[in-house]
Amino acid sequence: MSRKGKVLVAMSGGIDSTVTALMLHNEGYEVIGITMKTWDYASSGSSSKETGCCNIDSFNDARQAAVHHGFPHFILDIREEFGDFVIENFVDEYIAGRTPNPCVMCNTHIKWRALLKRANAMDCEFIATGHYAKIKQHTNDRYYISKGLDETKDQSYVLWGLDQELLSRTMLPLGGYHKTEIRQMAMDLGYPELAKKSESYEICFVPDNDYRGFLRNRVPDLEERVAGGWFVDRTGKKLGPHKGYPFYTIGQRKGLEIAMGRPVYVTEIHPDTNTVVLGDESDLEQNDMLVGKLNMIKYECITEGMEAVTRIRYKDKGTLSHLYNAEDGLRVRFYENVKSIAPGQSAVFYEGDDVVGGGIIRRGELVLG
RNA sequence: UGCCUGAUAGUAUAAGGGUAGUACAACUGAUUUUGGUUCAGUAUGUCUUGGUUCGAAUCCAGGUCGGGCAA
Repeated sequence: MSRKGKVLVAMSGGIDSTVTALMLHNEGYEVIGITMKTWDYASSGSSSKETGCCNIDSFNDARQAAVHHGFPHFILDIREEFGDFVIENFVDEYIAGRTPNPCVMCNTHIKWRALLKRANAMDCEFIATGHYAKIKQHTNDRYYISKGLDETKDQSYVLWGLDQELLSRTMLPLGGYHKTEIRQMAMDLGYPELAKKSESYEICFVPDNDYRGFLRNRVPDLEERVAGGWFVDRTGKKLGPHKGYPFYTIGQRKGLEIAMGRPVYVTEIHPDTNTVVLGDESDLEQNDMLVGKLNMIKYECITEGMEAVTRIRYKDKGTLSHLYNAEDGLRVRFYENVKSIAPGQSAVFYEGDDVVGGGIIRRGELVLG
């Protein structure tokens, strides 16, 4: 029936994944749409917003598009795996005093795995998503992620964790387009309402954007456990009471509810003593960090001292750095200081537009000289 | 107890007779598939009572509360 092959397309119901599915369908692929239910939204507070990569609220839109264009569409319930892994990891990380990125964890450990399993079960050669990134194949035969053409929408950062098996089976058709073109395609395809939807944001399982409240609900005794902690300065002097170390993140300025007469930022989080260190903006600057839980993409391993542009957060423009092998991971030395290195966030290394690999930041430090 | 001194937004500080400003905090919005950052915008105050004055945060008197010195 299909000349080009069978593709399982992850459809959230948003503009990007819908256009992805229709684009592949029109190109002659045999498309099967699939919407993943990751979280029970009814139990997590009301939200009519478009909330991220995985909002079941929009699933009707996905189904409608599939029906209109004559390809099948399924729902895949991954709430159990998602909850067991992504949400538990999210909570554990905050309790450990780190700052997790659940979207990355979901992509690398849950979403793609679930997709591939279904793809295999349904004889699909490929899986596809609406991410703004490209997948290429190197002359060394390895598959790798590269930045999307639309630099302002590039999502390569959140895909660093995909392994070779997943990459070899994945298609990202939007990687060669600008968002404005996708909007136009949505209009042309007869989905003007999709083109008007606002961009997704927020953690998908925290629709009201209150991760602190989410933590409180998930860990009922958390507030008592972390009550009575202090904001301190670099020398250990008490500055004022805080609400508990898990409710803060490195680099945070707003929400501290402490007036110092000048802006102050969270520079360190100490779960053992339940203290949160506050300092000036300059105290956030570091030029060295350790990264663990690596996944190398473009090359099997790094060459000692290789140069790469390292991003330490989503939408970070990246900073030139050298990479060195280190125990259980690698060390990144930046050419210039970067601000707010937050343990738990992803570090992604780029060579030009290509993702060399990535990992989870273990800790940052300032190395003088 | 006597003398001196202070009281301005949530916090810290300006305005020394002409209708209250700044910083930080807070709130709202923009940006964003994480947290955060950044940017834009908004609101809030003269301890209390009386007096002088066209006009009082500002001058005068009493009160309340805080600080210092004396004892």
